[in-house]
Amino acid sequence: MTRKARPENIKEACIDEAFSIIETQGLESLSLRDVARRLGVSHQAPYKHFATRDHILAAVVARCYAEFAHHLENRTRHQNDWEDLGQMGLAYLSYARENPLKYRLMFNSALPNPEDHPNMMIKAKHAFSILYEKLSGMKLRDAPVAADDSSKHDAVFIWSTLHGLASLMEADAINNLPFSAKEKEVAMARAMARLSLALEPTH
Amino acid sequence: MTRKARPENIKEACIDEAFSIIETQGLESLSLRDVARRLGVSHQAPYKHFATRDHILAAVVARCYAEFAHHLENRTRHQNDWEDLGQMGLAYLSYARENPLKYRLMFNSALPNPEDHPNMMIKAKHAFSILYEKLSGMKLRDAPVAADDSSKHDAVFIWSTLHGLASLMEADAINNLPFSAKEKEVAMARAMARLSLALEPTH
DNA sequence: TTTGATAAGTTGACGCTGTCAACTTATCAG
DNA sequence: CTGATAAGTTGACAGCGTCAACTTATCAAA
Repeated sequence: MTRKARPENIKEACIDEAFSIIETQGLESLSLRDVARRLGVSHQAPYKHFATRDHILAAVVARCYAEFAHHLENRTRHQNDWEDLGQMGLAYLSYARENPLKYRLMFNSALPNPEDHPNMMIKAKHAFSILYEKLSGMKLRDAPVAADDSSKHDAVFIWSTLHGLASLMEADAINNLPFSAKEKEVAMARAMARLSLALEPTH
Repeated sequence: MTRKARPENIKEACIDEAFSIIETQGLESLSLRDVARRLGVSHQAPYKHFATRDHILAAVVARCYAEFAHHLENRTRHQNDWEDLGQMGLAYLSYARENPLKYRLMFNSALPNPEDHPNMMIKAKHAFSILYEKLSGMKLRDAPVAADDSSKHDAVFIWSTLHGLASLMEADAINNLPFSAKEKEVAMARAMARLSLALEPTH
């Protein structure tokens, strides 16, 4: 029993505790009653600060997005745009690898209805904008399908590929295909190389 | 109350019913007691055929993989390998679009431990092998990172990108970014075009 | 034909969950 | 001093997965 002294700010403490449960045990193991128990308060105390379970969840997800965005922005910076973009890709993948449960929470879970949780949505938009901003200053290889704001659309492509890679590598699916850890590494590196082929202009 | 006449084969009927609940309402709404209720049997009857909730789930997931594989194999066939591969990509995306909840179940859920459910795993492998087999008969553009069995690794790249696209398009995340339905279509087409750029040899 | 094991289905209970309702207590503006 | 409001409490409810104990049907061996 890790029952601590009752915290002064229960609202923040709830988010902290829920965050840490999800981080270590995953979304499935999160219950509000457990959160309350760990804080040493009654099972209804959290409900004075959050209307429903989803509202705590939304707060946790928002924090994850913020942490994720921060991780992207803390990448090793490079002068060369292409190298910098590559670093961003690696930062994306390393976040997913190091925080599989939180990554899964953000991108592979049935989230609470975003319309009801605008703050969560704002944080999500911010994370996406990091990629978008980077891209809008760069000249990519022409793509057959034209688009007015091509950066926005190319951001979707990059995001897709990274998200696909990241979640495939953590998914139960691939862990049961005959891929060794070593092969997974090679597959990732090769996929990143192909991603470059799709993006960098041929000179 | 859609209480039907009590079925002769309760085991199959359970899978049917669970499948249809997931298909229409999603994994979150699935409960074994509800399944039993719909079949008009006691809440414990299903447990005579499935040790635990996860065992029913595994059976449903296995069926999804089979259905998904069937969908891929029923694509419009082309003589030209590249067109055929493209059709396979489109088939992948259309399955995800038309069956968002089942797609999510297969690829974006915390599945029951695959080691305990070998049949589910076999069906998953089969779906992957369709892409792999197709690819192993083709000569792709060289990629900087070498691999002994390049088809296997390139299959991962393609699968990643498709999976990323498919799940991003259904994800709450993107639906709250400023993308109209039209723009999502363009983004998908453009992503598929870039995918080709990454794969087809330059001649 | 009778017996008896085994499978299939039933009821009832347990502790867990999220949530509603009613009650108490602390805070602080008028 | 008063009274509204916020924060925290206890108690209840139904739904869930699952365990245990009981009944009933099936069918091979004696």
